[in-house]
Amino acid sequence: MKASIKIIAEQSGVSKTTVSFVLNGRGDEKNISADTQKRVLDTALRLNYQPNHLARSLSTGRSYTIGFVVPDISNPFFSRIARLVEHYAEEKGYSVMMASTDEKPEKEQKIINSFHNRQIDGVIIAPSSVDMIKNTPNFPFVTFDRQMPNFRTANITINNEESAYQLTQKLFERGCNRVGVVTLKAFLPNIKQRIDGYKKALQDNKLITDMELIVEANINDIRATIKSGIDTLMNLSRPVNGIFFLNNVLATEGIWVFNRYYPQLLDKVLFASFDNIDVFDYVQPKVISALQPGEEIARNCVNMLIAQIEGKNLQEAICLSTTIIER
Amino acid sequence: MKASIKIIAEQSGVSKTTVSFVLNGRGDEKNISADTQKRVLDTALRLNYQPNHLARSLSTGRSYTIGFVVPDISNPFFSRIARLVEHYAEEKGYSVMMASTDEKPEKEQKIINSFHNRQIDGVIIAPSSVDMIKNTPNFPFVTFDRQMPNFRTANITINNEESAYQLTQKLFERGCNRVGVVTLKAFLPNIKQRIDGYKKALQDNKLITDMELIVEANINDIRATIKSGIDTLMNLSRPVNGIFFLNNVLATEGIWVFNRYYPQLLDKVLFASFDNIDVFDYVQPKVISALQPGEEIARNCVNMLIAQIEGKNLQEAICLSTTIIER
DNA sequence: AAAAATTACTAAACCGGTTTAGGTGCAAAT
DNA sequence: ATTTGCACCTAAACCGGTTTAGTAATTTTT
Repeated sequence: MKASIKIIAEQSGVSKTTVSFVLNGRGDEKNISADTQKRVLDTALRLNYQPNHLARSLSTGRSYTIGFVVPDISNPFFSRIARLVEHYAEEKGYSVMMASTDEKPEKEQKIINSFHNRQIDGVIIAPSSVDMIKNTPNFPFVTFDRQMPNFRTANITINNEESAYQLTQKLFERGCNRVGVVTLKAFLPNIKQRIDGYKKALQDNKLITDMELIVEANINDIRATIKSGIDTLMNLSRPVNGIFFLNNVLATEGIWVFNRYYPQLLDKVLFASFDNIDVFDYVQPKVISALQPGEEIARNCVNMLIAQIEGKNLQEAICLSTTIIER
Repeated sequence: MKASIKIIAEQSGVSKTTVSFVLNGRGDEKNISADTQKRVLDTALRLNYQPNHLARSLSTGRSYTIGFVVPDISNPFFSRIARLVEHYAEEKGYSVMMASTDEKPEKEQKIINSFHNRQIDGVIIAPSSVDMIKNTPNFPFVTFDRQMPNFRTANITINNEESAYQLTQKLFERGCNRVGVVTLKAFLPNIKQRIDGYKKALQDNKLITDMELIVEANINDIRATIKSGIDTLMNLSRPVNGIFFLNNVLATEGIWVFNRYYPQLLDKVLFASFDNIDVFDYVQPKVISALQPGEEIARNCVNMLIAQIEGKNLQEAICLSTTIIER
């Protein structure tokens, strides 16, 4: 017989109410005698009572589950954050449901709907759009990695422009005199900010921004588009000797392309990339990277989300700094 | 006013029962007139009705949520499977809760308890122990990546021994004459199988298994233990010129150690490793890897778990093959 | 001694669905 | 003129908890 509060009540000769109070540790507060409390607890133990979380959630309106939604959970940057979010959430008694959007707003919307219907308490998301937030009012959201323009949510980001500036600047300091950038064909504000930082670094080095130095990759056909982008950069009348990649996926593919198609130039160019990942430690070309503070990002996401869930005053936006790692 | 079945019933002048039938598409089957059905559906649409998944789950006993539990979701092998599991689960209408065990049985048990209490329908797990399975009878489990000895569950594994044999064999074919192995200090059957495959390859090359060729790393202090393991292998009276790593984490750390401490030997040794990951494409030393069939693993895990959940006859165990990738 | 407060406990409503076991009324069959 | 069958619909129990608004008995206060 699967133990329920009702069964425990019957077996210890008290009401469901009493059992509920006792099992929730509110026995003293509710003036349940020590005797009765012991009896109830013993029965619960004896029957190996396991509370039904669903039933509790239904009646309290809180599921103690949060969503973690990113473009791709297998992207090392996101899976690292996922792990940390899981950790901080667990500390606060929350479980985590995860899903990948593939950077597709429709899929994102479906996921949010599904999570919302499942009565999840709130969502941490690296958003591809803001539609699902608009379509789901009164639902706690914390966005991270991207900040949507013209739309305010609780948000954790990094100083994209400044970090991009520093990364580009480092390339120049390390001897590059012509620096290209590989960006993504996508309308995301952090991309624009990173490009702005790049441009600013060029300016400060008395270089005009040359549009042929900016090449776009397409997320849906990444290997081929990066190959052709890099070919473009290397076949300029004055080829680049430094390349700035807007994120780890682009950089990883860039490394692949260079090892395969430009092996003779591996030590002639320098890379810079957002997101520090382990492999940058031992690949060629050398990569200067901007390490995002994963722990802080995850911790803040979880804290801000739970604050929102609990209706506390919420901090609107936090901007964190990266650490530039040279190699 | 948040729409519920009750509200819809009132507003369209029928009973909750009727609404429930209609919204579940069982209107015809239950002989609800076309007229009434339309009225109910219109009301639901007008009120933007969103079903409460919790309530449904509570009454049906099915949450349409599955758990995905691995040692570390940020390990690229597991995050790749996670992504695929999510995909196949979604196809079948299931959401996925994820958690990392850190290879700790107590944590594993806590996670399983939490998932079980949350009325999750079943769990896909790369187990660190079998205790939580024994402690949670009548709960659908599918294990993958590891097969626990003396304990039968629905299970997906790969041909560990054969793959390890092939990897080691390749090292010999590619010119290595002394091959060491880096293993993990952990009691997991797949580790033993992989070591067995390695030993078998040595035998077939008329070599006796030399215990000094087998070094152990400790998962909790991986960088230091791998360093000292590799030092051991390189300082033997006859140092190795091939190293077989039991998984991608070990190999990745091994690559790091070599780039840092043995840069002069990068092209003098050859690596072999389980789990093909992208970086193996462009690092030194060269890595021969065993690519696990992620799609098949994930698809089978999901299918077998759902079959179990639905009480269908379940296939007990599936063993898949890896693909050896040379570089 | 009556009123007020405290202790110890509970009935019943509620959360939002599903499902069982019927109940009408009307047409067809006996 | 009953009985049977069917089309159409619903009351009420149920899932397993939480919570409000109480009650009865005892103790304290006035």
